[in-house]
Parts: sequence; structure tokens; C-alpha cells
Amino acid sequence: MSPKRGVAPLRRAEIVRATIRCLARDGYSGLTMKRVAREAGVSQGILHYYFTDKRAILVAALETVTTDLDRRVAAAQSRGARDPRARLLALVGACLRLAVEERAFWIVFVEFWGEMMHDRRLREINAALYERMRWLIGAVVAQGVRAGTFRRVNVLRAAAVILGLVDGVSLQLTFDPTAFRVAEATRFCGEAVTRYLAREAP
Amino acid sequence: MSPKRGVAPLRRAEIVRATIRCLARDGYSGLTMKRVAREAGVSQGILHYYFTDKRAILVAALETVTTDLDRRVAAAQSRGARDPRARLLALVGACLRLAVEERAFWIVFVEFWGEMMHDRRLREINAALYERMRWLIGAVVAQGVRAGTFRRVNVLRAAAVILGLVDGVSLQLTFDPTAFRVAEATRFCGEAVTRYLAREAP
DNA sequence: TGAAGATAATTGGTCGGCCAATCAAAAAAG
DNA sequence: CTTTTTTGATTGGCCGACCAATTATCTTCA
Repeated sequence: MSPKRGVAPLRRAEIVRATIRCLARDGYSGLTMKRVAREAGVSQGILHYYFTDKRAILVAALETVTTDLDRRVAAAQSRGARDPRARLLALVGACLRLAVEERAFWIVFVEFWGEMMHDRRLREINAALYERMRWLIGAVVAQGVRAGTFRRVNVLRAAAVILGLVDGVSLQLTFDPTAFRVAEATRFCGEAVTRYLAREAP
Repeated sequence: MSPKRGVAPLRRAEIVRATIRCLARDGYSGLTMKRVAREAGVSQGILHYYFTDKRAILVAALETVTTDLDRRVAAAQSRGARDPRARLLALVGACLRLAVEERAFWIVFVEFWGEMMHDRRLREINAALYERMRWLIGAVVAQGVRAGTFRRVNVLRAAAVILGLVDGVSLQLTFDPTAFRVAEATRFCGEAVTRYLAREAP
């Protein structure tokens, strides 16, 4: 009356993890069901048992990576001191470190971006992530403004600026890791953010 | 002794242009020789007459897009007033406008990025572009520093910051064009850059 | 001037190969 | 003994590459 139970969610997760590993290794154009199956150590047929088609696996993979990044950034944002400036700089540093030390993370995102442009579902997932990132950064900025540490700014716009800066510099590091060192990048990004939010008139 | 002449470079260019249009419309994963040939209005066979294989077409396409972007940014950088601040803001504005008004440009780049991660040649072309962009921005920054308009900064790092900011915000606009308006983005990016380079101590 | 010849340019069909998806049947677990 | 889970072979389709044959254009020389 009751057969094998509870394996399904574990298998799904393993398939998704294998997909992410494949994306980082072979890229989007090199991603095939065969390779994912081999990476996950299962047969090809099983992939279609747990997912309706290839696209469904990709959606699940993007959701997983997105959730993971959210968790990490949120952790970096809330960690440590109560000082808004320190919290903000910690967040910026964590993002840049991620770009260098866990390159696979950024690679997977970049692999997805191209497809997003032509897939509504993927685009929505990513848009939600970026909105959330701006919200996380904005929360720290708002705290600093309230505390008088930062000048009065439009919080959402400031978050867009800071997120853009971190993203753009991370991109440069991803394209050419020799462009500058991560410590250096952290320092001058932190300086830019500090000056951007400084209370003293320019 | 000498037959039909001079058509070759024109055909090559047309094939490359068709490839770029296809990339913007269908994305990298939807790019096939058949579609490129149809878009260019030629037979499939001809593609292999002018290019050894699909990858060669992609390399040529990236080189073309890269050169075009370089030309545009260089124009925006050198245009107008001699005032460094005005030149820099004009450059920032031009880049952001490009991201919104000529979306195809950015889409093609994003499509390429994923492949770059796994193709040395493409990566080199892009790395050269980014180095050049930093140089272009750096030239204006250096001018401003010399003129006393900007504070003394490490020019290359400042260029990385400004390029990163513009890239990152452009990316946000590409992902979600409703996130903010281009005029708004230009204003707050310009403000961030101005504050970053302002002479007055923070 | 105009035909003949030479060769670049172009075509469209063909080929082997790989892909995503399907499915009947077997295996595993309760 | 029932139901879920897993397998691996199969299928139809599309892709990049290749090629023999054809067409278009320019030169040369009568």
C-alpha cells in the first residue's frame, strides 16, 4: 500500500546541483541532458521523470542559485557591528570576494543572463533578485541616514548606485582576474561608496 | 585571368551584421547557420565559404560590436566642452542612453559573455575592450586632475569605478527597463561620479 | 567590339552526429 | 503484492559541415 517514499525531493535537489556544476564547467551552450545525468550519477530518463523538460530544470537551477546568493548577501549585510558604514562596507567586500573566490557563482549567473533576455520566466526570477538586492542595500543605507552617518539620499537610488558599482566591478574581475586584486577592489569600491554617502557637502 | 572581385569583404560584413541581428533577436542558443543565412538573404553554403566555421563568425561578430562600441564611447568622450566634468558626465550619459535606446547592443554583449567564459579568443577580445574603456574614461579623469577640477586619484582605479558603476546600472536597466528612467539614472550616476571625484574632503 | 575562357562566387542538397524527449519494462521499497 | 522509482534503448528532428555543380563577372584577344 505504501511504496518508496521521500526520495523525490533529494533527487530533484541533486539534479539541480549537477546542473549548476555543468553550467559552470561547460557553459549554457554545452549543457545537455546527457551531461547533467552523468554529473548527477543517474540515468538520462530520470531527468524527465522529475522535470517536465530541460527548461524546467533551468528554472529550478536559477531559483536555487538566486536563493543561495540572497542568503549569503543577507548574512553579510546583517553580520557584525551595528555601525551602518561598517555594515555597508562588509556587504560590498563580501560581494567582491564572492566574485573572485567563488567564481562559479558569477559564471552561472552570466550564463543565465543571455537566456533571460529571451525567456520571461528566467527574467522574472532575476528581476526579483535584483529588487531584493536593492532592498537589502537600501535597508543599510536607510539605517545610516536615520543615524545621521550618511547624508539624506533617495534610498532606492543609492542602493541602485551601490549595487551597480559592485556588480560592474565584479564583472571586470570576472572577465579579467588580473585587472586588479580583490583587496584593492574592495578598498576603492568602499572609498567610492563612503564618498558617495558622506554627509559633508561635496 | 581575373574574375569577379571585391564582393568578398561586403558579403563578409553582411553576414556578420546578420549574425548580430540574429543574436539580438534569438539569443545565443537560438543562433543557427540556417537562421543567419536566411537573415543575410544568402544560402547556407556561402557561410562556410567566407568563414571556416560557426565560431569564426562569432569572433568576427564580437570584433565588430566591440569596435562599434569603442567608436561610440570615444565620440562621446571627446565631444563638446573642454571642461572635464562636463565631458565625463556626457560620457556617462551616453553609455546609459545606449543601454536603453539601443537595447540590441547590450543584449548582444550579454549573449556573448556566457560564451566568453569558455572561449579564450572571445575572452581576449572583450578584455581588450574593457581595458580600452578604462583608458578612455581614465583620460578624462586625468585631465580633470591636472586641471584641478578633480581630486588627486589613481586614474586607473577611478576609471574602473566609473566604468563599473555605468555597467552595473546599465545591467539593471537591461534586466528591468521599468526599474528607473534613463534620465533619472543619468542624474544619480552623474551625482555619484561627481561626488566620487570632488576635491573637497569628505 | 564581342566572343571565349578563367575563376571567384554561390547554390542547395547530403551526411554523420548529437540532442531532447518518450516509453516499455525492470527494480526497489514498503 | 502494490506503487514509486529507475533504467537504457529508441525516435524524430535539427545542427554544422561538406561538396559537386552552377552562375556571375571580369579579362583577354581576335
